[in-house]
Amino acid sequence: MTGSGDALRVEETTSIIGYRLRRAQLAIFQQFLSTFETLNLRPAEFSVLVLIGNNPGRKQTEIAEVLGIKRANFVTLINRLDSRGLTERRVVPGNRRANALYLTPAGAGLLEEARRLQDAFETRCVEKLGGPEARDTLLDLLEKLCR
Amino acid sequence: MTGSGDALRVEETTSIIGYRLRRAQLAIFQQFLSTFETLNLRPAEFSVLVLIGNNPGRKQTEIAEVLGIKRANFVTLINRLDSRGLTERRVVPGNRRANALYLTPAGAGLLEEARRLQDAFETRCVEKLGGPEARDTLLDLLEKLCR
DNA sequence: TATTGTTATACTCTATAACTATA
DNA sequence: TATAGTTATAGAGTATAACAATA
Repeated sequence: MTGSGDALRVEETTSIIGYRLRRAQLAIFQQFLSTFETLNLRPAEFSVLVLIGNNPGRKQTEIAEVLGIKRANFVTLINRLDSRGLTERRVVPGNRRANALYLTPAGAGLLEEARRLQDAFETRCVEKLGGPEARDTLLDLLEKLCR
Repeated sequence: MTGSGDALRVEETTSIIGYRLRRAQLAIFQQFLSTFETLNLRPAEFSVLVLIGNNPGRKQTEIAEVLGIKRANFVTLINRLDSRGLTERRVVPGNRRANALYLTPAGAGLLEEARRLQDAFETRCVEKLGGPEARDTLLDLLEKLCR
């Protein structure tokens, strides 16, 4: 027996903006994860590939900082991408401290595939929201919350 | 010297719904944390207090499940609230397996204070968004994303 | 002295398996 | 056999301190 089974009062908790935001974010992350499962790419890894693809030759610290990742933690992430042969560290001429990051051909290829999945994923999200205007509204509101 | 300092191309990454959602959620969580710092209450702990306050006498498993917390992890959380004298586990008459959860007077007092902070916090969020209609729009869009 | 990458470490959150006591 | 709570443990994600090499 499972008890009387009365529903719990959750309204007050669930009406909180932060709570709803968190739940939505978790849901989207789950959807993202299952979309990118076949490529074995996590959200942060995808972001890193996109960023390196758009900005080849940048230092680890620069890429990490833009994404809000501590440079100490970025090492593990980029190590994994490197060992999968997706990215490459090259010496910066004139600054032997820094590593310049590049995509390998394999990395560029995987990124292309990932972009296709991402486009489809984004399209599905826009559909769920009710169209491009609704999406713009959402992004605008999210932006405002960050201030 | 800090290098030539050209800006990185981040548009493509930052236009992604999931990415923006994550950033907004992190920002709100940070704001929430600093708001509740004085009470030493984390988001999940606040939710638990609210839920117990609204549903006194419920089992641990019920409270945990509603919040999406595994019952194994809920033990640590409720232990902390218990040891702070905010909540109380009582034996359920007729079911000696279960713990019924209640707020102590201290817990109820802290919750009252927390609600005041929460109300002020929510009001500030609504202001940032541009009014109650904007808030409703945001909650509606977040809801749609979860489907 | 500051920058860059790295290692080590710790803390939170989350997830699973297995145990106990009860039903 | 199922339920409720608990313990132990492991994996992510994130945070800080400290070190080596370089500037």
